[in-house]
Amino acid sequence: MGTRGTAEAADRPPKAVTRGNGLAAIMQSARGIFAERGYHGASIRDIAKGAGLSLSVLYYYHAGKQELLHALLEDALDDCRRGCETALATAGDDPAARLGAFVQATVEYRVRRQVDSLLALRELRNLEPERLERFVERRDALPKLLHEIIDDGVARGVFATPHPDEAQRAILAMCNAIAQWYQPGGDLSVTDLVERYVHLALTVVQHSPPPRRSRPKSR
Amino acid sequence: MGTRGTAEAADRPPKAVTRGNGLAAIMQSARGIFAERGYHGASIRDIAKGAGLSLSVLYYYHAGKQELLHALLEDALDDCRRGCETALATAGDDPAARLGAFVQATVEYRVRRQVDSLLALRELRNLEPERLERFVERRDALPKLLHEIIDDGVARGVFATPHPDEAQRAILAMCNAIAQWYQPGGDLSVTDLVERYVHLALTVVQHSPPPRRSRPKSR
Amino acid sequence: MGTRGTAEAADRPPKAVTRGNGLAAIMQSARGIFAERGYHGASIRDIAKGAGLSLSVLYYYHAGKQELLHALLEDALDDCRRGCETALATAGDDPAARLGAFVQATVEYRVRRQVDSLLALRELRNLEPERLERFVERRDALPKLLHEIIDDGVARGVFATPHPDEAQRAILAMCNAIAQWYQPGGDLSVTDLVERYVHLALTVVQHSPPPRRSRPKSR
Amino acid sequence: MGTRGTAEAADRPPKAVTRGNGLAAIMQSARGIFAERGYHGASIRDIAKGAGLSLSVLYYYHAGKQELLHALLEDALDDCRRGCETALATAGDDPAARLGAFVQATVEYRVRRQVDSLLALRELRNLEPERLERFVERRDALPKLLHEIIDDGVARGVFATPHPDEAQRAILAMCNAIAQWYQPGGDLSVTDLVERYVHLALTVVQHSPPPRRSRPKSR
DNA sequence: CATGAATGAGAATTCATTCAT
DNA sequence: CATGAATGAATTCTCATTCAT
Repeated sequence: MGTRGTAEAADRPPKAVTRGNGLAAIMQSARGIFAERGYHGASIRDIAKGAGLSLSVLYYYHAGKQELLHALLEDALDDCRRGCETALATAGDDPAARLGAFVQATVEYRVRRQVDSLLALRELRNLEPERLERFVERRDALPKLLHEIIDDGVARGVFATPHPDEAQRAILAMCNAIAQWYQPGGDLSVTDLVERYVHLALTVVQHSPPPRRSRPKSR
Repeated sequence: MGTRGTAEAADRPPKAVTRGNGLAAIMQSARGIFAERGYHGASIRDIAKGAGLSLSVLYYYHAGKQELLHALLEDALDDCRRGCETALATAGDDPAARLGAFVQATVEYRVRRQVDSLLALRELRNLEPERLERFVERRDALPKLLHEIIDDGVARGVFATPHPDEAQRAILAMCNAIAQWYQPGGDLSVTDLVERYVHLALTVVQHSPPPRRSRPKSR
Repeated sequence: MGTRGTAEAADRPPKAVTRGNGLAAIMQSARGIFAERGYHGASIRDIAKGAGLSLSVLYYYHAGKQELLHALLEDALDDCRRGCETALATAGDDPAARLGAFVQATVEYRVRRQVDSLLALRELRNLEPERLERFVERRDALPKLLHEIIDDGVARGVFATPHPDEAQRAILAMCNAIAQWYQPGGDLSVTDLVERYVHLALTVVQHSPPPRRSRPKSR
Repeated sequence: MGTRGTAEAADRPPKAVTRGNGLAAIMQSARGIFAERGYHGASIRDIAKGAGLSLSVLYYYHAGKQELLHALLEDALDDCRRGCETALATAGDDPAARLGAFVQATVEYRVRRQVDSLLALRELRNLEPERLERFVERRDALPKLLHEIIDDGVARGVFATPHPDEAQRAILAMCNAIAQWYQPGGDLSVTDLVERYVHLALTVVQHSPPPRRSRPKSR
C-alpha cells in the first residue's frame, strides 16, 4: 500500500496526486484494495482515498465500480496474453521448448504482476455475466494453447503423459498458485523460480529424454 | 435448496426446512450463497431466505455473519483433516503409498465437499484476523504433512525430485484446483479422477520405479 | 405538516411514532413532503424524519421511493373514484343532477384530500412508465364518465353547449384547480364552494332551464 | 433537439449548435428537459448535453441551475404579459370584447409556448423564495386584470354571473390546462380552439345578450 | 467562449444487527 | 424457536459547482 514509486517523496501538497494523473492513481489504488479485500469488500471510498483523490473523481474516469474492476482485469489479461505470445513467437517448433516458453511467460507474469494475477484469479466472478462471458472467452485461449502444446508433444512422442487433460490443468494450477505465495524480496529469485517450474512442467508431461536442465547459455 | 424433505405437504409456503433442522438448513444455505457470491457479496437475509427461515432464527443459532462463515470453514477443515488422517493411518510406511493416500484423500474431499472447498479456498481471508490465524495454523498441518511425505521419499531415494518445495506446492495446487472445474455428473468418475491425480503426483515427485498404477485389486 | 391530529399531544417520548404504526406515519409524512417539494425534490431522509422514524424503516414497508409515491397515488385515486361512484349511484337519471353529483363529489374530494389531489395532479409524471400507464388508464375513467354525462345531457336537449369536449375539459380543469388555492380555514365553506362549482358547471354546459340554484337556504 | 441548423456539415460531432448561438441552444435545451423531468429531476449536465455544449459554457451564460430556471420563467412571463397587453390595447371598451381578447391572448400563448407554459405551471415552486415572490407578484397582474374585466362586465350588467371570483378562477384554470393536452398537429386548429374558449369564457361569466357566436363562417 | 479535471454535499438503497414480544 | 419492526452505519452513485488553463 504505502510503498509508492521511487522519485515521489518530498515536494507534494496535501494531495498525493498531481492534477492530471488521476486515472493512474485510481487504477493503482483499486488494484491494491480489490486484491486485498475482494470486490465486494472493497469500498469505492477507500479506493479513492488510497489514490489521494475525492470519491467522485472515480466516476469521472469510470462508469462505476464494476467498470473499474473490468478495466483492471482486461488490462491484466492483455498483458498476460502478450507475454505468452511473445514467448512462443521465439520458441521455435519443439514442444518442450514451447512448453518451457509458455511456463516461463506465465510464471514471470504471475510474479511481475502479482496483484493483478490475484485479481484475475479471485475477482473474476464479480464481473457482470455479460462482461464475464466475453472475458472468459478471451482468457480461455491460454489453457487451450497450453493444451495444444501438450497434445503436440504427445503426438510427436516427446511427452509421455497418459493424461494430457490433467497435465494441462495441473501445470496451469501450479503456475497460477505462484501469485498466492511468492514473495518478491525472498530468497528465491525469479530466474530460479522459472527454471524450477519449467522443470516441473516438463516432469508433469513426462518429457523424455529426461529434462536436462542444461541450457548452456542460460542468462 | 435441493434436498427437500420427503413428506412435504403441498400447501406449505416456501419453507425448505421441516421444523427441527433449522441449523442444518442455515448451514446449507450459507454454504451455497457464500460460495456463489462471496462473503461480502452474500447477504445474511438471502441466506435466511434460502434456508426458508426468518432472519432471527439465524441469529438464534449463530452470533453473526462472521461466526457463520467461521463455523462453515471449521467444519470443512475438520472433515478434510479427518480424511487425510484416516487415509494415512492405513497407508503403511511406503512414501509412494503415503503420497497416494494423501492425494486420494484430498481429491476425494475436493469432490465430496466441493462447495466447502471453494469456500475454504476463497473466503478464508474474510475471517477476522484472530480467527484467521488460528484457522491457518490448523490448516497448515496439511501442506506440512505433504512436505514430510515428500522429504521422506526423497531421503529414501524413491522420489527423485530436485525441488521438493515446488513439488509440494504443485501437488496441492493441482488438487485444490479440482474444486474449481470438476463436474460431478460429467464423464470423469471420481475413481478415475483419483487415479489420475495420484499418478500425476507421483510423476511430479519423480517417483521411480516408474509408477505402475497396477493396484491388482483396485476397488 | 405540523398540524397533526387532535388527541396527540403531551405524553410521547422522543419518537413521534409508537411502535407498530410506522406505515401510517410514513405515508402521512410522504404525502406532505412530496406535495411540498415534488417527487425529485423530496428526499427520503426528510420523509423519514418527518415521520419521526429512521431512514431504513421506509424500506421495511416499501420497496423504495418510487413505490412509495405509487402507493400514495393509488390510494388517492381509489378514494376519488369511490366518491364519484357513490355520488352518482344516488343521483338518479337526470343529466343535470348527475353532473351536479359528479361536480360535488369532485370538489369535495379536492378539499377533503387536498394534498393528495396536488400529488395526483403534479407528481403523476414521476411514476415509472409501466406504473404510469396502468394508473392513467384507471384515472381516465373519470373524464370519460363526465363526458358521458354531458353527451347524455346534450342528447336529451337539456345541455345546450356546442362544444361538449371543451366543456368537459373546462369543468374538470376548474374543479382540479381548487386544490391549488382553496384554504380550508378561510371564509368560503365547502358547502358554498360546492354550490358555486355546481352552478359553474351547469353554466358551462349551458344548462336550461336556467340553473335555479334555489335551495332557499339549506343548512 | 429538433431544430438543427441548416448548413450542418456531416462530419461534425453531435453539436446541435453552430458557434455563436450557445445561449439560445441552452435555453432551448433547458426548456425541454426541465419540462420533461421537472426542475429537480433535470440534470444540468443533460441540459448542456442536450444543447450540444460543454458544461462550463452553461456556467458562462448562467450563474447556475436556479438562475437558468428563473431566466426561462421570466422570459415566458414577459411574453405572456405582452400578449395580453397587446390584445387588450386594441380591444376597446366593451367588457365582452375585452374578455374575448384576454382569452384569445392567453389561449394563443398556451399553444404558442406550450412548453414554457408547462414550466410556469409546474416548476414555479422551485424558484428560491425571494425570486418566487417577485415573480408571483408580476404574474398575479394577469388574474387581477381578468378579475377587473369581469367586475366591469358585472357592473355594467353584461355579465350575469353571481360568482365573479369563481368565474375568474375557472376561466384561467381552463385556459391554462390547454398546455397540458393540446396537440399542435391534431385536428383542432388554434383558430377554432380560441373561438371555443372565448365562447366558453363568455358562457362562464353568463354574458348576455346570449353570446352570438355569429361570425358567419369566418375562415 | 471553451475545456477537462476535480470536489463535496447529498441522493437512494442495503445490510448486519437488535429488541420487544 | 420464532417473528415483525426498527435502527444506524455504510455503500454506490449523482449532481451542481469550481478552477486552472
